[in-house]
Amino acid sequence: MMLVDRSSKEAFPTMGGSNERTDQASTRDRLVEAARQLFLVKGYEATGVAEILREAGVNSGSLYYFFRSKEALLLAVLETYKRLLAPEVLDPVFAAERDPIARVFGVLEGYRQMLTLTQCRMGCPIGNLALEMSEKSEPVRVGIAENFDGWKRAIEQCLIDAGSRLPQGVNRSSLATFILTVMEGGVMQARAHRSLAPFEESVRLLRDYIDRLMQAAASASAGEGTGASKGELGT
Amino acid sequence: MMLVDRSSKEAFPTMGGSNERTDQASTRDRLVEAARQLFLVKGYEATGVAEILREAGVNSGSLYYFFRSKEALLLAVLETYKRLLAPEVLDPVFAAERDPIARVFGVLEGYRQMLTLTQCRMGCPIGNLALEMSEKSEPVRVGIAENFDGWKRAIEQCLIDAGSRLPQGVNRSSLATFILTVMEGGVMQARAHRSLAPFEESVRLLRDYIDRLMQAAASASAGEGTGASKGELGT
DNA sequence: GTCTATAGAAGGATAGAC
DNA sequence: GTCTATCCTTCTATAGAC
Repeated sequence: MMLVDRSSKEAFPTMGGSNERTDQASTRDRLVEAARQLFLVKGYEATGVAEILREAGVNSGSLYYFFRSKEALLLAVLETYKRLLAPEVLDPVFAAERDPIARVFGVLEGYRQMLTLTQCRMGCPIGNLALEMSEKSEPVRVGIAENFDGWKRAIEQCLIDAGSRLPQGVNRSSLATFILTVMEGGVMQARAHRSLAPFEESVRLLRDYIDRLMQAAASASAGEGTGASKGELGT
Repeated sequence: MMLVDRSSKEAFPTMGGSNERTDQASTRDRLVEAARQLFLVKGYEATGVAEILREAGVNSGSLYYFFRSKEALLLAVLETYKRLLAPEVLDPVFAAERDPIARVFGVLEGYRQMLTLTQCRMGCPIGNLALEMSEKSEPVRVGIAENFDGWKRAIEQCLIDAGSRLPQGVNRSSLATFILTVMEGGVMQARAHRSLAPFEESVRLLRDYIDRLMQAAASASAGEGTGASKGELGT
């Protein structure tokens, strides 16, 4: 969940080189990383270009050499988030959990960790941007939607992998959307209340719902349908 | 859901007065209303004081006569939202629906209407501010949390009114939090995708969950407990 | 690719007359 | 309570040397 960009291959140009610094990422990467951090902590509008420059140790001219505008820098940040979803958010959880349902809740646990580590000050970086920026720039809105899509697809795959443990009539795509909904709504309230409770309660009820779905699927496959799982749901 | 401030009693100072205008609210009210609209559409940081002034037809000096700062104006906006929750959001729904569960979904339907009317550009005004402002000012964060609390309490009362239709073990407060979670998360995704679908899917699955809870309660009261509703949930 | 310097607009807030 | 004028800072972005 740290979302540190480990994929910066330019990060170690030292072997045999004349550069003495061992952790010097490229100028462009430092700009994107500084912007990512600041947009996460303060939001887009409240972050000044000067601040990004200072944090990255870069001069104005260089920023506008790589990026047309502050907004273009935000688009690069959104690309970074898409790229980091698997290595930073999913893979660690999936490596520790093989059960597809446990994986879903493992991902949610990761967000709980971020809330814990930041005293409920930081949640989902995409959620922040979604509400702040969706109406201000169509390319940005699309970048945000793509991030949501990537997250949702990963969860949806878990639900598909759960196979017959979930009722046939439950649309996996809709349930994945629902899980993202619960995550984002829970994070929002946790931040507003500066308390983990709303997030934890929300996840607990989500778990109860999914437990009930799985019970219904088990009952149905045992030939004793309860009548509760008839018909297509969430389509 | 229009959240127009009908409670401005100063709005009609015409009878026998010398003022020719019929819809002239007080200067302070016009400032709060203009700020409310602009913060909703553009967010707090992206809204300039000059813009608020122009929209309200007020001069800079007057704003700072009534409010210490832009942030103080935001606090007044948050107070307005608290005051408008009942007359603008709850009462119209509650007048049309007597069933407490139907009332809950009637409130959610109101948010769907707002998304529809704005082509998914506007959702919950408090949700926007929650993610943008929770870390920037403690008084603002508290004002946001109070707005969430008011909303949650109203929903919780509906759930309490539902009585034994919901299982005993389901904590009404947690379920109310969960409903707010689904509303906010659904609105967020609807705006990011500019599509009603994520909101509608989320509400549909919420309804399925509550249906299953009510079925479990009915089964339990019929003396044929399924084992699914044992124990305290959401505490 | 990086540097300094700065343009030009917009930001929030204040002073002081009326 | 309201007006105009304006202070000072910060903003994004550019110019042009190196």
